[in-house]
Amino acid sequence: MELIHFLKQHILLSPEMEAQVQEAFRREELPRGHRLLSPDNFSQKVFYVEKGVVRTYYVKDGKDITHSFVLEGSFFVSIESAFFNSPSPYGVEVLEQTTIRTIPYPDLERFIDGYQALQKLSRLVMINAVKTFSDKLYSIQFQSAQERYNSMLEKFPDIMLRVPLGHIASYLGITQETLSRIRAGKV
Amino acid sequence: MELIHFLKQHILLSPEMEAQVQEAFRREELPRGHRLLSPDNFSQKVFYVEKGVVRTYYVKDGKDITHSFVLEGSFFVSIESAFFNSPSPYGVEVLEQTTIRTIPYPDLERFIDGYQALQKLSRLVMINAVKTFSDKLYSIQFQSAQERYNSMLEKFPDIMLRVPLGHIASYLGITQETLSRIRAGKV
DNA sequence: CAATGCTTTTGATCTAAATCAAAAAGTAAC
DNA sequence: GTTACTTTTTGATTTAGATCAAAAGCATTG
Repeated sequence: MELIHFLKQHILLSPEMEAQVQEAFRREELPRGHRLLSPDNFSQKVFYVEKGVVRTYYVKDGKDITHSFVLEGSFFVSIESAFFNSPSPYGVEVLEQTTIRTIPYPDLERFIDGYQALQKLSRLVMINAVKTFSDKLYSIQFQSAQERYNSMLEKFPDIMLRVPLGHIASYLGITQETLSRIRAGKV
Repeated sequence: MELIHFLKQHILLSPEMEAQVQEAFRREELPRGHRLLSPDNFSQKVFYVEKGVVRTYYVKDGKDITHSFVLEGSFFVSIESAFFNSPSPYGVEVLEQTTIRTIPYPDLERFIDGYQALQKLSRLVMINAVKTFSDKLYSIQFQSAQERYNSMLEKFPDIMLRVPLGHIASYLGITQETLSRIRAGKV
């Protein structure tokens, strides 16, 4: 979903504000496999995915572990870097031909401060981020591999078809072999 | 830390604003063991802990599992209820004699909307909430029981001394027995 | 200081999922 | 088609941590 369209769903956008948004958020077309950020980055950029999917990942003991999937219509930011000025362990990889919009966080903050409506929207986006983390934490801490797989199938059926098995497995916190067995019903 | 003191650390507070805050946030003194919210609540209240500790917990298969500790100087809100109007599975229990301040979320939101400075502060609080979840998710997903115990010792040494072992164990996502063994170095 | 009721530790056994290794199935390129 | 390469599945074995059960510590109260 186009950024402007997303914004209009939530707030009233004046023509000059719309122009400012279009100007401030740079648009980029990226091919599958492109690395937007590498692990241990220091990026202050805020990303909005207009089309496609990207994943954030972490490297632990030489293994690549998916931390989150960011689907079209959502924002992503390197929390550690943008908000806390420290390095972020998470890299970002494009999984399909993807269109993103980017803006440096300081610019975005100044932007938000200028508009009452944007403040409410930014609160909404943050609330959703908190909810997403809270839900995922719940699923990792309280659910078995099987249960996690089932609820992911239910909540994000499309992701399951769009990305390789290995990424889904590490996202669920299990190995690819275990996921394969769960799918085959051999558990 | 008193709420007003906390606010003054971050923003400039006019006398009338201070009066409004004192008025809007009700103060409550609660004894150890008091249940602030029960699991499956529908509370829209926002809590600020001035003194003491509370924990949020979840009941799964008859077992009580600690979801988070809220120390003095931080906020807590039932995300599901306040933000999404749905029941929240998390209960809240007071672990020590505690002083809290509460305000209904809708009131707080109206309050925030009225003051530029509060908007920035609320963003800050939300950012911290996201970071907290993100860190805990990381620790549960990528660290062993031993590693999780070590980093908790490092990050929240005081909590370890203030709350019963069982709560810490379930917070770390392990059993009390395992935690006991880790502490004894028998792993 | 018993007696009662917690909390923590210790021990023995079990299990979900990881690891290691290799086969099978897909996909693309020639 | 054959070859090369990637992704997924299957099988055997290991392991971190859970579960079950009981003992040991520690407070509190009469």
